[in-house]
Amino acid sequence: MTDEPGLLQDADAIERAFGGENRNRLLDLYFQTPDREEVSPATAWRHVYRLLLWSDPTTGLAHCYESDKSQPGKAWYSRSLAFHDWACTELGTAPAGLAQEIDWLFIKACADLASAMLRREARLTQAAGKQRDGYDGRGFPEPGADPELAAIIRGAIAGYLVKDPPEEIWHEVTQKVRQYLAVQNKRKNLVGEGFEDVLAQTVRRACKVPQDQVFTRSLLYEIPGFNRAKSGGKENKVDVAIVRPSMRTIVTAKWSVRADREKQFPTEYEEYCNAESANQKFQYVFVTNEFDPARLMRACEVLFRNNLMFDHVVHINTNGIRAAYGELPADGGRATDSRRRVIEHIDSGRLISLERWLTTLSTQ
DNA sequence: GGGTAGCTGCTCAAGGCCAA
DNA sequence: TTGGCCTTGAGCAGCTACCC
Repeated sequence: MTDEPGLLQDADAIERAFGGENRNRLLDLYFQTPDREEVSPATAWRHVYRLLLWSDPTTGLAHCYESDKSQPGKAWYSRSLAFHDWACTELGTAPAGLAQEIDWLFIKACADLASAMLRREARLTQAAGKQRDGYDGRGFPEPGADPELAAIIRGAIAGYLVKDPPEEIWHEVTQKVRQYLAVQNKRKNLVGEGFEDVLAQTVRRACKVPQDQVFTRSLLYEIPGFNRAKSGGKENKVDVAIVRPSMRTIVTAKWSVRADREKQFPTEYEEYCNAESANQKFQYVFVTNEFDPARLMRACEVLFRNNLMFDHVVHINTNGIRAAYGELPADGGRATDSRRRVIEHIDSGRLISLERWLTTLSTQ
């Protein structure tokens, strides 16, 4: 710890390694790194993938679809292979080296988490020692001990061990395995709010939009030209909003979607329409990295009062979708049909890439 | 009485998982 | 393949207990 105010704030942020403050601290660090590729509409998608895309630990491939459906032998394994191949080519890395090229934000946040945990553990271990006073010598389980996991590991490597490691080593190994498994769940925060933060920074930097014109997770009435919602219910927050004299853009950003979550889009849009107070057009844009054809298709085609609800449906890179889907057979049934329709939406300009959307934003 | 730490409950987001 | 529920972990607000 230090007495310098700025560094004190950093230390506070790191205590919540996956929190918003630390995420934005890390993003500034990423973009300010010397020799970092310039952020432009054309390069923005590469920064998004370097920051957020990750390697699925069960397949070793870049994650583009749900893990259970991407296992070897299942339909999405071949698409994951194709997407991995495309991503390696575009990012200029070997297939075995992609995992080290991407996932920057998660890796850095984990490092911050580890340092924060070390500080906490020192404090908690001392407190736990006092709490266990009076139970010594009665065979109470040691905190964190996992004999079952240790037995599995011991069984797998027993033939290679010269002698059995002491209990404290097994304790350390099982703790590390459990931490590794637990930390994967924390990614959910990065592809949730972290995606919004990355998008906001990308818009600011690639389109040269001043910081005070890009909002993240703001209440609707805090955005110029919108009143409080009249529904009387809970106030919704807007993922990202870009407010410029020429156009206001409300962005709903979802790294991936599920059918049940799609239902909130029309409700939120209606709220935005009702709250609009400047009597001027605003754009409603959906930005995603979803690869599921049915979900992408619905986003492109969903109507609100007989008009397309989203002004733009944006994918981080539509060429990645093309690569994953590959060549489509002429008569492949319903599933192939939805993939074909997504490709048609890309061809017609209904589903556009992040590059194209940012280029449009730059000229507005 | 004021300040602070800790607890509880809530909301949100996304992947896992399973049934149709 | 699709739809939808479950799980997990994060932040935040409000409340309470405790300490000075």
